[in-house]
Amino acid sequence: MPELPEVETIVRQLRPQIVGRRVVAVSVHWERTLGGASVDQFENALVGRCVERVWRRAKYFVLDLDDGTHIVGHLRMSGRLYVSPDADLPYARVSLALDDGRHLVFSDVRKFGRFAHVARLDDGLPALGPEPLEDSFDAAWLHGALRSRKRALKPLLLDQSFIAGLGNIYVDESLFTARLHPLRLSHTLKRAQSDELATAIRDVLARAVALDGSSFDTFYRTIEGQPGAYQDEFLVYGRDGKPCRRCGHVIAKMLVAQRGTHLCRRCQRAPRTRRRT
DNA sequence: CAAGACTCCTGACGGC
DNA sequence: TGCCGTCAGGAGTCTT
Repeated sequence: MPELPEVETIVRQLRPQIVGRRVVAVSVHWERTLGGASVDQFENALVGRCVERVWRRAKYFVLDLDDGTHIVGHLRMSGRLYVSPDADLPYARVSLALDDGRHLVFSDVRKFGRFAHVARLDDGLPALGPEPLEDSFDAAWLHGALRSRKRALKPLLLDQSFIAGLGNIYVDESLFTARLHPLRLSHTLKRAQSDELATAIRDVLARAVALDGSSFDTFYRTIEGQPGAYQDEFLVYGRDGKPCRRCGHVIAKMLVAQRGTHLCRRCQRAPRTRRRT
């Protein structure tokens, strides 16, 4: 499932492919992908528009257009982007024909993804927390933010309005790296622990971006069609039943906030006021 | 404010 | 072999 590193990789590769290209036609095979607009509205808004900039915010990709409007997209579980001479790719939901004869294709097996046109960015992006790889995110901020809430770490870190871009994989990896239990309550962290968590989040994400993200199923591939490589460095995600790479203890899997959660119970000690372990 | 339930979707997978 | 129930999961919405 694409998170910050995967979307960042896609955006970086997409940028040189489509910046400067003009949309000459659109085809929509699943209207709900448009996020509420009709096919006619979508077509009228896009045909003739030129892509001026491609960037990322949280797990969203954004295409700025030459009339000041935007395409805001989200890959959710199974979305993929292609730049292809072929408009009809498997599970294609929306395709934009470009002026160089190629097509920007949004494909999405599970149809959870979005590829929407919006007049203003605020119409497409919800309230989002700071970007963990930017300066607005640091240990001091994180510590204050954690202490101002009273939530278990895992659901808090998954909350995009708290921190932008983390998903199930990188939260599990970051918590393990910082030796913090997913159910640990945010306001109980000592400053040193917040520091470790901030460092872990940055290090994990930066390393994953450097390796073009994680591919452990058939879903995520780069624009060039290649898998990422960070899955080879997973410490806990998907490793339940296998030995901890730090201490050898068996990696456990539990349910936290309705999400499969992987951890080492020896490295990540349960909080004293535990619910279920 | 926090947290759980529910919804959207389909392919993969386990059980029989 | 084949059918069927279950699961996975990001994020919005609704309820407790």
